Amino acid sequence: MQAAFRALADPTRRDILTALSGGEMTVQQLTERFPMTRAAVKKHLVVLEDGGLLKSRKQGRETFNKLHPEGLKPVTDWLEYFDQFWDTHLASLQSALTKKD
Amino acid sequence: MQAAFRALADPTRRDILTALSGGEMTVQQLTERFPMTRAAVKKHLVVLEDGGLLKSRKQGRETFNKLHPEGLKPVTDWLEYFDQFWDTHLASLQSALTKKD
DNA sequence: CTTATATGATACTAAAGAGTATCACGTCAA
DNA sequence: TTGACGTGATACTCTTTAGTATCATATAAG
Repeated sequence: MQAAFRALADPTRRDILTALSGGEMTVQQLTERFPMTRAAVKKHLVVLEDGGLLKSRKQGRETFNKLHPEGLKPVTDWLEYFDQFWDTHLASLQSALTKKD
Repeated sequence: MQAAFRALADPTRRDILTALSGGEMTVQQLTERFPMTRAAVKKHLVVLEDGGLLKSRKQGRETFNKLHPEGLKPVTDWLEYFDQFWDTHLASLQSALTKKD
C-alpha cells in the first residue's frame, strides 16, 4: 500500500497513468509526451510498477506499459474508511438509502 | 490536489489521520502516540493542513487538530476517473451497496 | 554486416523530506 | 510572581528522490 501511495505522490507519475488510460504505450512514446529524458520517465515507470499501478510487457525491442487499475484498490480501500466522517455528500446518500428500508 | 497527494504519501501522516478519526487531539496527545519528537509530529501536521486534510484550532495554550475529510475529495475525484478501467468495478460497487444491510 | 532504434542500468547532482535538538513565547496553576 | 506546560519556529543532519548524462545491449532495417 505504501508503494502505491508513494507512486501517486508525484504529479508526473499521475500524468503517466492518465496518459496510459488511453491504451498501452512504449517508453519512447511516453517520453515524447513529457519534458524530461527517457531515463527519468523510465524511473517513474519503475516506481509505478512497484506500486502495482502498471504492468510492462516486452515485445521485441519495445516495452509496452499498460495501466493496472487494480493496483489502486489498496488506496481506495484506505480512503473509503474516511467516508464515514465526510457528511457532505456520502452521509446524505447513506441516509437516503437507509430511509428506503 | 498535489498537496493532498503529497500529504498522504507518508505512512505516519496517514496514521495521524486515522488517529484523528476518533476525534480531535492536541499536538501533545498525538506525540504520545508516535515514536518521534513533538517537532516531527508538528511538521507532519503542517503538511496535512497544507493538504487540506486537517484543521487546527487554538484554545489557550493547546492546539486541537481535527480531521477535515472534505480535503480528500480532490484525491477521490482523481481516483474515480480510473474506475472505468477497472474490470471488477461493477462487482465492488455491488458489494458496497449490498453491504448496507 | 552495418547502422539506427529502443531499451536497461549505473553514477552523479541538486533538491526535497523526515527527523532531532534547541530556543523563545504565551498560558495555566500554585 | 514563579515555574511548569504546550506550542511554534529555526537550524542542522541524514536520507530519499527527481532529474541528467552516459554506457552497454538487444533488435529492426537497409
